Amino acid sequence: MDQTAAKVIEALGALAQEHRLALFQLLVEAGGSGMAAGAIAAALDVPASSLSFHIAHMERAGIVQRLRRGRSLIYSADYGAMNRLIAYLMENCCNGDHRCVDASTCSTFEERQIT
Amino acid sequence: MDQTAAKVIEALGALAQEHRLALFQLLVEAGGSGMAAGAIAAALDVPASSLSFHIAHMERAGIVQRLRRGRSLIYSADYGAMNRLIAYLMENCCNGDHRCVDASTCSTFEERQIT
DNA sequence: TTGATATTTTCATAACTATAGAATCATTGG
DNA sequence: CCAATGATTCTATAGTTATGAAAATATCAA
Repeated sequence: MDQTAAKVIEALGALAQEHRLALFQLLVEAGGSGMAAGAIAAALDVPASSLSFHIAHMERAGIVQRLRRGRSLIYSADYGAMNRLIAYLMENCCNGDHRCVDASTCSTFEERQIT
Repeated sequence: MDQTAAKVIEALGALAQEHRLALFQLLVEAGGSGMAAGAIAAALDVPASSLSFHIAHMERAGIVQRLRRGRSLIYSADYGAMNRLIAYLMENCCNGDHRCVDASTCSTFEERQIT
């Protein structure tokens, strides 16, 4: 297995869990300013130690970033990592075949970007 | 958790493993005619029972399909499932933010489709 | 039918992942 | 310095996933 595939597997695994997928979505909504660990735990209704376990998993996989502000650790989504993950899936798991990702998926998305 | 998220988690989990990611890529390369279980096991150098375990996982997740031809079971990639997975990631994990999936990811892909 | 072939299912085991309370560490305000 | 706050790490336990040999199932050809 090449190293790129290994990273992709880590990222997929990091998203393939109920709390972690919800957490990533939450961070995307929160945007660039991110969210403190405690606020995340409250929003997801998960004990602090469990949240810490899951978010460490995601950090290892490189899909979230953290920085400290005072006593709080602020987490935010790593958009670049998600970009690379989606690009990989498109190129390696779809083979450029329109049956996989059809035009509407991309064009709808591009329209939304322009707007 | 809504039912869509549950399906997405299943699909992500089905791809988040060395043999299974390689297997999906193999099926995409193989195209619409698919591949027999034995040929897949040989290509991936995995014992038949292990292959069967992994591919059953993928079938449960709805990312591969199978049909019987004589003694062989022919598996093929479900492009629609991959399309829906990618669309979900774009919409729910990127929030239409260009920092996530930038134009080049989509436009490169669309050029390749037209070619 | 019988034997060969293709594949799955069963089984035991090892490895990994999730959960959450308790202990610990880091930072700040008084 | 000390207490309070925000968060992680430790620990134990339960649950899930991966592995591969052996047994069972399905199909075909002679």
